[in-house]
Amino acid sequence: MAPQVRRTAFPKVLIERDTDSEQSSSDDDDEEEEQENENEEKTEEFNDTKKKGKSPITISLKKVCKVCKKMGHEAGFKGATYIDCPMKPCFLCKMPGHTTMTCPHRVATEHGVVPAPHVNTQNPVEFVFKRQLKPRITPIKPAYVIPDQVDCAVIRYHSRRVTCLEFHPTNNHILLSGDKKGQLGVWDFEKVHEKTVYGNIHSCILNNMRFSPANDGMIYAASSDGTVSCTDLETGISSTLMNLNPDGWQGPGSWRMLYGMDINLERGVVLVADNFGFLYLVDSRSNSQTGKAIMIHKKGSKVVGLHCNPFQPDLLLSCGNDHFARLWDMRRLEAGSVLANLEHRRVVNSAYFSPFSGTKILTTSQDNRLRIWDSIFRDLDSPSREIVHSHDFNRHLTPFRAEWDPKDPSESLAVIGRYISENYNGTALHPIDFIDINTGQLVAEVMDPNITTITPVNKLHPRDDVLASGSSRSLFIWRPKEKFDVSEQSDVRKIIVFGGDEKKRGKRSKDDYDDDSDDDKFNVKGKNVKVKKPVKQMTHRKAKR
DNA sequence: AAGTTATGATACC
DNA sequence: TGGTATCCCTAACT
Repeated sequence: MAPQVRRTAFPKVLIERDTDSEQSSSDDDDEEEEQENENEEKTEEFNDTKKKGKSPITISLKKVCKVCKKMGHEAGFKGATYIDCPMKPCFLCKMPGHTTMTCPHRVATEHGVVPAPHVNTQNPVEFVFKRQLKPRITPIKPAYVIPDQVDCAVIRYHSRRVTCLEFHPTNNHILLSGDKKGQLGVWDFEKVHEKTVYGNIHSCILNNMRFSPANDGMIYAASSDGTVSCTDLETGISSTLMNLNPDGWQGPGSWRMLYGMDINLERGVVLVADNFGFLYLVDSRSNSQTGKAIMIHKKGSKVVGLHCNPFQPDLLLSCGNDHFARLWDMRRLEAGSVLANLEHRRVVNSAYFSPFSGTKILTTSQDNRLRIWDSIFRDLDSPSREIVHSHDFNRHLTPFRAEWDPKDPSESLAVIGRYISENYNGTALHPIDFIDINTGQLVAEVMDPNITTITPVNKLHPRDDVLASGSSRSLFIWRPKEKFDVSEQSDVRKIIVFGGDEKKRGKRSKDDYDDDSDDDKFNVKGKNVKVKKPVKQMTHRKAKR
């Protein structure tokens, strides 16, 4: 009864299989799960190729891999399990020679850990900022706790996929959401039905939002329409701080889009960055640009993220499509004045300082790796660790971003959605992963049988045990069913993850998750959410027995 | 129930 | 360097 995994034939075998003679019987490499259900409903396509003398025109119904176009194997879903094309590099770690199924990172308990580099006292960051930041560092590492079960509320009011989320800084039950169309949603998830959608603030993708540190009723937003808006949440009245396309559409070469955004309260300035590599500073009082745009990333490349250090706002972190995250000193901000360049192998979707000390950096890159720099005062040439995790780029999905848990003083917990699916009890699901960034361990994975879409947008509540997620056009709020229960497991590392009740888990039927009694676009579920026990490895873990 | 579509990074010339 | 063909686990629609 426990979740069953249908491990179908291993790709390697399928290659050989050409003449239908022996079905994939010679399969042993399927570590564990010998329950090779042959009941694969393959409607065998036999090779009619050899019919009579007619030779040349072979409309063979043989298996052709849709990925590499070669014959003898097929990539794609077999039931709820995805079979990789064996001709391609691993979809998880990107290395050739194996597939996701046998990827070492799917099995290892720790992941591609790069040794922490030795301390380098030449680091300019240290020189400039250490004295200000050091007293903030917390040496204590309290346990964080993740509940066994969570309740999930669902709402769908966006007409395009969700792109960003933000919790209200003082009202614990308000979640803001932005979408690809530029709409801004305000959801009171306590009174689940209450929501407001502002549709006229932006005309295309809302890339980033940030509350005004000076006024928690005001929200700033940066959009691909090239404007920065400031909206009063009560009235919906919005003003435009800057518009980079005052003359409208003059072609793609000149249309400027705003991506990264953050606010420096001390300087009273809103920072935004565009798709051509430039950073702009906007005075939040006069609503006017101060100074000139500064090129902070490769010319012509998107700057998708900006983050001011939580304790030294003059320390700025940027990241973008030029495969770099970069550290800047705002007091000396000009092209070429960069403090450090953090190199990645692909586009960097996000880069964040750690929430408490501000001395760690966590980045998400499209090379399927999370990177952690343990201290900005160290040698920043290479990360302290790389964690292989599936969060690939897909043009139809909002880019994944690993987010710190803002409540974890040990600065070791991060949340990020997972791209590749896992076969959970017969359905392919894409969990939301909680990762210990010190060890690479997958601490928890949240999923719900009702949610079959990928969930790239996730944010943890700054004060409560609440996770907000955006998946396609839907929003989710996950909250503990009960206050956490530490009775059984006390190991700090072994956070009890969802579905702590192992026995019950397998027994749950569809009815346990009450049906989305649609009141049109909206539904609430007060139901259990599938959860997994603490696991050891990163990306995939087979559902147990 | 197959096919369509929106749409972004990248490899390659 | 720029233009373009290509592309592996999408999701919501017809």
